[in-house]
Amino acid sequence: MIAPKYDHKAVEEGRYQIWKDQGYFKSKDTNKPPFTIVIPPPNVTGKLHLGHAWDNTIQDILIRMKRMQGYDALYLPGMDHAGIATQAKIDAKLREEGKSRYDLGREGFLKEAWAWKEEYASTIRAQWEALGISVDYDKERFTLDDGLSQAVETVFVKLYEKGLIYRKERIINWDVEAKTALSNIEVERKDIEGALYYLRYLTADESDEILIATTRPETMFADTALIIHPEDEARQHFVGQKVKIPGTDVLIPVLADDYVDREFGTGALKVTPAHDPNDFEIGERHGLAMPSCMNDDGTMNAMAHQYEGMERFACRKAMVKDLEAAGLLTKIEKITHNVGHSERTGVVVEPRLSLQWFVDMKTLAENALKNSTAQFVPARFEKIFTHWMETIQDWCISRQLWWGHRIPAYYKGDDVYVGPNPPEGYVQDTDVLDTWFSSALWPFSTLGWPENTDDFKRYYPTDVMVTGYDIIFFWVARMIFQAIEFTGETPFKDVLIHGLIRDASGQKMSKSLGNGIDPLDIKEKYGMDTLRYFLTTNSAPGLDLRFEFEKVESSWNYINKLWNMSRYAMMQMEDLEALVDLSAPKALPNQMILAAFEVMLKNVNEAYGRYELSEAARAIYTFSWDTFASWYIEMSKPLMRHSNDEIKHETLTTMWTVLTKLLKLLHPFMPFVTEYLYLHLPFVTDASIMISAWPEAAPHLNNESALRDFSIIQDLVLFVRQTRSHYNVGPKKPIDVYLETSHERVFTENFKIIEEFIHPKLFSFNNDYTPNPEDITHVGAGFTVYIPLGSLVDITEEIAKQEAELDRIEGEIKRAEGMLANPRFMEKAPAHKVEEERAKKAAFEAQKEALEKLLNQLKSNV
RNA sequence: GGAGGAUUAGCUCAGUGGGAGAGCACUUGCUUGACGUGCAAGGGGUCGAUGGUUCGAAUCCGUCAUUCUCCA
Repeated sequence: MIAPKYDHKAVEEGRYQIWKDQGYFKSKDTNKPPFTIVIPPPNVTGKLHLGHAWDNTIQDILIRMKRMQGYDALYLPGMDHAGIATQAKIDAKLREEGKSRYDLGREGFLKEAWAWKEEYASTIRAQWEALGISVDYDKERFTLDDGLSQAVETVFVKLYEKGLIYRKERIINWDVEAKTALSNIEVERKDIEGALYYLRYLTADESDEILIATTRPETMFADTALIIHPEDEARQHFVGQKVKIPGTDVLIPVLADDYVDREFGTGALKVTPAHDPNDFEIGERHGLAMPSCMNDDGTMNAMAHQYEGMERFACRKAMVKDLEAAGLLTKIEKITHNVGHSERTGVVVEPRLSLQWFVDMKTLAENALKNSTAQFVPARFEKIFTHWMETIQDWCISRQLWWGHRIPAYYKGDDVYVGPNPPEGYVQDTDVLDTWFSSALWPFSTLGWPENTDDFKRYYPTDVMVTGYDIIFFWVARMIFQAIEFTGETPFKDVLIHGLIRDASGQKMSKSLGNGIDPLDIKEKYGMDTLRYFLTTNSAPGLDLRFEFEKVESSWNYINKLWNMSRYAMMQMEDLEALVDLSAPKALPNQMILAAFEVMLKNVNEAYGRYELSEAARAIYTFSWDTFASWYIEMSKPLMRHSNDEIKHETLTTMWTVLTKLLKLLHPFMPFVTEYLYLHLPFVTDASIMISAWPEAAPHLNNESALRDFSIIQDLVLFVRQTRSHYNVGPKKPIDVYLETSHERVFTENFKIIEEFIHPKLFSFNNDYTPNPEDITHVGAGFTVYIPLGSLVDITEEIAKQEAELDRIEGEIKRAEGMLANPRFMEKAPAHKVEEERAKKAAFEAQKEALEKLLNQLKSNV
């Protein structure tokens, strides 16, 4: 017999290894239809957090369900090299050792990086094991694997050949700490306190001036012009003149350009083409020079004269002070403005003119919008995808890093060669590609593309991509356009979007706040089944999830409840020799629970089909705790005690059948405990629940009359319990119960069961009982029950109670009548709704009649 | 400036056209031989406001309020 209390450690210990050794995680059976999910590859930067646990558990639930439903399920694992993040971590580690990557050289650094990768990969694999996810390790991939690198190179070369990848000098987002370019979406815009500095640009003879407002005064050393609006009549005379960059003798021309916003600042603008994207365009229009006054690490260069070598913000502070002293700075106006920060290092991004590689997004985005068949779940997230695609700009893909896919471009003088076999004397580009460039190929590169492998043919396109809404642009959108371009297909049928995990107070979990929770700590304390169940049953699709220990505990309590109902069943079945046929169960409780299971199964399958995991779980929860444990098991006790062997065997077989099916439905949520319980039940022949068959619908077990009879018994039992509680009559103190009913059979056949629930001294029905006005009375559907409690009863209180009940019933009748009298309802509502209303009306009218009779008696005796 | 989400019981949240739900918390009773991490009974909500559509709205549409997020 299993232990009296659920012990997650004993249950989970070693189980994963057994599954793995048995090969249950492997996709292999080509006789079955394939079902594929590729894991969103975690970065080899660090450990998995609760967000990963959530994401992966959803995937594993879908995979385990499909596997049980007879699919050849492939859950493909893998990891991402995460160029900038990983390189930053290794840089930090080297710094601690008093070294830098330049000491090691590129080769030496990459050796370090691979060692780092191996270490973190094994940590992540151990975490996958802890999570219990059923990934096929034979198919594990890493973005820097040979095959995936081959895919990256192929894509780069083909896009280049089509003219969709180009190399140009443009203003890009520069991370001065990582010293690399970033793409637009790796820049986080934040409102911060800044200032508008008003600078005086004096004419050459210092007789006149133009006032300019700027937020980045330090860039003025790279100014190449001022512009005023062509319709700015007051200042039109400046056009053609030259002005001095404040504090220097450098002269720059004044030009007219309608880019200037006459309402903003001073209505005139300084143009710094190498430091601002708009200025760059103005510079191009007017053929201006494009010098830069900064180094790649954010310090000032020689153009900044006496400020050379100063860090950019230190320079700003110093020059503002100097200019103020010189009378060239007239005003400092505090403002809040939107400033880009590096998503990775957090530093303020410096717009900088730089020679980089770009993907021309126009046609790729158009094709993606036109041809994508991905169904977003919830559907509203599709708008985020389409809007981004519609407003997309070219993608800067080169990164000044060492850890990543080196760009397959080779140079010799001004000649460029792009491809796998550079001619003699060409030198390869030193940059690597944006990590997302390789992640974008993940659903097909992992399956062997560009080779037309068996796996690619069989498992691609994948079935569902499960990921958070925060990476729809970064990843989902890019996978879609690359897949459509290179495989001609949308890479997944559905995109299931979930939210973010927040802490108990609703804040996002993050390292900087220190409010993160390690999934392994929860596993240690509550078990992974508890964590999985908590994560996947506490939010609606697409919404965030708040982490609260109360919810985790309630998940644990549920598992303990399952444990104990299984334990009870096992105890009952100890002497059972064989299961019996259940095609036509005889006892009402057995008919009822089997029928109720069918109803629940249908709801669960539908909810799973819509990816509504919480809804599926809720249906199972209510069925298992309320219907199965609280009612069925309790009814089975007297049933077992008072029945012959045939009914006993039928009952135990029913209990076994419902319980094993229940465990199967719960297996995807809580794989370990369901496996443990399943394998401890008698008559189980499967080697594991994870390879057992998903419960099939059994229409012959549907039984509406059994469900109705059960609800009559329930109604009586609930009334007796309420009466005992209300009048403080102990639960087992014998009381007399008199019943008038048109359903005598229900009470006769289930007498022993009912007796056990209501503990009567006398239980008499349809025996010409003359009700006493002091009886506690309840008019149910198809019966009236009287409980004489003598002096305990206050007749005035009873009258009030019954009148309230009569009011309610009359309200119900009015409602039903209203609906039935409405021609449009009768016309438009589905036939079964109309029938339902008719039946309700009839039942309520019978109740009304009985209640009125009762009230007359009560009142005549006051 | 644009887009979207949220607003339901004390707290955290489900519920999308046909009788207001769960978990936790709260009150009362219970050594029922699976479970006190449990059993039984109970209190608690004008479903943010307002207008509309509909026979019927927490649910669909408009406006507003509060709040969060993304984009510019």
